[in-house]
Amino acid sequence: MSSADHSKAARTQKGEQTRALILNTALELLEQDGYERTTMRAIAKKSGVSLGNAYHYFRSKEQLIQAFYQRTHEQHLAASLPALEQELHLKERLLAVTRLKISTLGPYHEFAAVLFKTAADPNSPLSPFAPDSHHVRAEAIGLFENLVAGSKARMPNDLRAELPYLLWLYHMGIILFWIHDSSPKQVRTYRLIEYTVDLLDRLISLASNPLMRPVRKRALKLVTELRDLGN
Amino acid sequence: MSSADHSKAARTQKGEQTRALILNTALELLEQDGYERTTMRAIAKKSGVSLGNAYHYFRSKEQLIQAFYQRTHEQHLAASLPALEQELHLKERLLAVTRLKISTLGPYHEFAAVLFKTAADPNSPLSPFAPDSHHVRAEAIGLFENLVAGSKARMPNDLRAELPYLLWLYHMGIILFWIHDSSPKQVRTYRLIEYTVDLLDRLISLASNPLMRPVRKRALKLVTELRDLGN
DNA sequence: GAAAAATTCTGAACATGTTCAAAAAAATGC
DNA sequence: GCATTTTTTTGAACATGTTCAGAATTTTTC
Repeated sequence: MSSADHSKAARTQKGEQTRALILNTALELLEQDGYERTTMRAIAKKSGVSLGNAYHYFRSKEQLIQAFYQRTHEQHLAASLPALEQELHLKERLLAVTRLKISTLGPYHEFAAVLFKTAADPNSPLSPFAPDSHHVRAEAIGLFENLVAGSKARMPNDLRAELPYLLWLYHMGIILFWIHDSSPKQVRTYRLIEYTVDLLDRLISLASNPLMRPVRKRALKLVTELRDLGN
Repeated sequence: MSSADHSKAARTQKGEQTRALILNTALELLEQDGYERTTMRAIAKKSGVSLGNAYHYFRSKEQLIQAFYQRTHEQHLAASLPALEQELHLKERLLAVTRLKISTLGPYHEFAAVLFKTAADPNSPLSPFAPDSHHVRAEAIGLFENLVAGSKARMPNDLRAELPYLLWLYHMGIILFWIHDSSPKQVRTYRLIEYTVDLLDRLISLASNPLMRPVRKRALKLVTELRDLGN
């Protein structure tokens, strides 16, 4: 569990109750009105607590965003499980999981931009490299570990070891695209997913070729460098 | 030139003067104190104008950031020219230009985070895909066109056409790494640059191989898709 | 060069994220 | 069961980004 309380925990039963109340109200308003138009005062008022009390449980407005992120992750995880138990081909597994990610985020298209905005800030606990968010991130990567492990794809061990992280990065890229995608129903994103999943599948085959070993080794070393940025 | 005034232009000579004064003061303070600690009131005060007047010339505090971005780009461009006239090998050219980008940004390490933060927001004119910033971006990509055109590297035409944009994307990635890099003097970033430039050079050779044509075509189509996101 | 129009400039006002000292309530120790 | 300590809760205060109505100034028009 470590420390890293992303928000001041409640130390009492009553406190826990209040905390949950504030969080739920916040997510509701956030979903309904978007980030900018949801004010801390409105959250407090609708929750029936004082402004200061909201700040007692959440260090800042951004904390609420992190809570949102966590929640959608859980939804995505739940939605992915069936597919991960059925599909066996890596390609199909990746296709399903990635699509599900986007459809899970679907209702929050406008609001998700803020999430990414804060994630790009190294000081934000939401940053993909921040130690603070290690827990959430590890969980997210775990999904892709599951995805890889349960497939019958054959590939060199070095690649297999890094693939989950790589796929997580890939899925972050897709989200980034999706945020900028203003096509109706975000069809472009779905097209992109089909396209890139296919490409990735080919690249994995290609990279598994013994002839590619040197390039692959180099590229993988790069990936580990990337992953260790937080230290 | 188009429209896209990133800030309300001055319509008078006096106005132009005031505008420049505010901008220079802002950049000075920004560089000295960072984004958060530089307040609009401080900028106005040090410029000797009223708060409202600052807002007459700059729609928001973020506009100042955009101005900063523009300025560092120009510095980087100037710093790159000598290298681009000397070096002939693509690899060396890329190495020089990328290193220079990081050293140009050097003094603003802390503050650059904000730049990236806003850039990740699709509504920000700083977004790599926003139509608003088309001008600045085109200019930045132009540098890489120059870089590719002046090299004696041989490669297929389809790749050559997209390479400048690809390299621009690459350099954005390096900046992102650099922002998160807290090693002393950002040595890790410089190490990464050496490493990735070498890797890129190999990849370009690899991708130029006729056998690679199908994968290359697929990958390049993806790149153009990416590039057209703003429409 | 005076009247009219446009621009520049000001300072007060507003909204909102955040902090803080202290009151109210709850938990703990004895 | 009272005293003490801890936690929760409050509301006022603060800082800062932003807006706006109007005053001061400059430019344009004739």
